[in-house]
Amino acid sequence: MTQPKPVPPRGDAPTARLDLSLEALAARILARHGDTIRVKKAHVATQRLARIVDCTLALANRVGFHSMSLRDLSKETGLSMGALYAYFDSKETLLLMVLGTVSEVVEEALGHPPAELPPPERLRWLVAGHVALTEAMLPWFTFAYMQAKSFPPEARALAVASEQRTEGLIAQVLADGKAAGDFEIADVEMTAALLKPMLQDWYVKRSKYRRRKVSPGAYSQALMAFVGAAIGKR
Amino acid sequence: MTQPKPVPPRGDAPTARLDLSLEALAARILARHGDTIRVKKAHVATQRLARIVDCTLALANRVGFHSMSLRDLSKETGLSMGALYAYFDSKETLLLMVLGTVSEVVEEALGHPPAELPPPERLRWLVAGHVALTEAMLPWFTFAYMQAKSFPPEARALAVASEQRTEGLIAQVLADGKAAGDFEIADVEMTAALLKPMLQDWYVKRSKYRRRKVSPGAYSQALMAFVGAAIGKR
DNA sequence: GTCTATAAAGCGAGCGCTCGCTCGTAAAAT
DNA sequence: ATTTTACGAGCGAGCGCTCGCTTTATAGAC
Repeated sequence: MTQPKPVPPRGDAPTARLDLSLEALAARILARHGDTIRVKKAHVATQRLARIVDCTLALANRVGFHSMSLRDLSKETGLSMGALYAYFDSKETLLLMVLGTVSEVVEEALGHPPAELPPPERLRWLVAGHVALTEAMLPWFTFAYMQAKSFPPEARALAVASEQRTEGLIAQVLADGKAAGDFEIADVEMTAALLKPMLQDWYVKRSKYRRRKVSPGAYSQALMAFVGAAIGKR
Repeated sequence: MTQPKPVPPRGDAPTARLDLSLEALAARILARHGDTIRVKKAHVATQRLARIVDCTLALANRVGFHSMSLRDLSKETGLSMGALYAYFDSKETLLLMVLGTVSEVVEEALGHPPAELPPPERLRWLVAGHVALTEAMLPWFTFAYMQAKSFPPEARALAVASEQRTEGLIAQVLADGKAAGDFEIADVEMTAALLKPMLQDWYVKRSKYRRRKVSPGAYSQALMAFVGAAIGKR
């Protein structure tokens, strides 16, 4: 019943295979942190977790996670202080619930690019997938990016690892394309390093692109055109 | 005496004309916030401000500005709580001292690209200048970038404005180059938007590039090569 | 259906602590 | 002698977190 209802696969898009609804993501959290969550009935826990995380993202993205007090969160969720602490044993655990979900989903969505595609197509798959994923889980990614900088070692490590993973995936495709003669790249690592911040810009400066009325599709298309020209895609 | 000692201009580099030493930057702060600083003797004020800002950047870049307590700062600077409050009237003012200095220096260093240079050279001037400036004032820029996200309206506005300014400068050069037939650019605004995060990556992810032993010069060169290929510089 | 025993979930005042900030006083400089 | 600077204990407020208690949901007996 708390199982994420399967979404019919649409094409090959990395996000189409996954259920990224708030409830499904809350169910993931319950699965990963079930041992520290004191609430026993799964459907209750999932429902409350969804609300807790939703409010956490909203509040933290407005004033910062550190500045968000648990009393604020209590007011926003409608749950008492005591009730909140039935779902996590410390504020840091709440932080890890969000960060863990993000890196888990990143791995599932982008971790295995379709090997049958030629490198140029695979690069497009990766770029479009990254934009689509961060668009679908926008508050999660802005949270992870903004908060992970100055926070406890464990949380920080999680964020850094996830980021390196994506850059590694990009580098792999670039290397394959270079070997196959599809790309002209002097330094694969450096090129991947330059690509990453442009991908991140989509969610880090989301408000800017909203103001300029740039759609997700338009962004990934512009980005691909820019990168394609830079690495001499034929 | 507190006047920044002039540095002999080296070539045309935007940073060469400016004194970016800690003392000179502290003198700027004194000039801008002289009315709220209760210490009267300029040389004392400048000296202490330099120490205060230096420690603030070190502490805040480690644990975040919000998490840095003024007791921490007191211990680190060797000044008492009371003494600290002779140099700023609130923690937010301390924040604005740093952010204000950054945007002031950005404007002076990059605000007037040499019009006599042809657009491709002017773009190189901007890119190299941005990298050199952020390298020279690394802790200031990481501070501004990381802290300005989730902070009081005034501070936030300052950071956003400064960022838009730089992007605008880039867009201007790109537009000039497109008009002159130097560049092939479909959407100037979008291209400038894509360039900015790559420039910022240099200081936002500085530790990554340090680990990979990438020098400032190597970065701006790689970036220019990438961008040059992308916008069809001839 | 109604009653009732037990478990599950929620409540919120209060604990110990740290925060930004103040102010009466001491030390240093002139 | 007077001004300038530095000191640091102390203030009220707000923090993360706890715990004794109440309310709500559930299940078996009749």
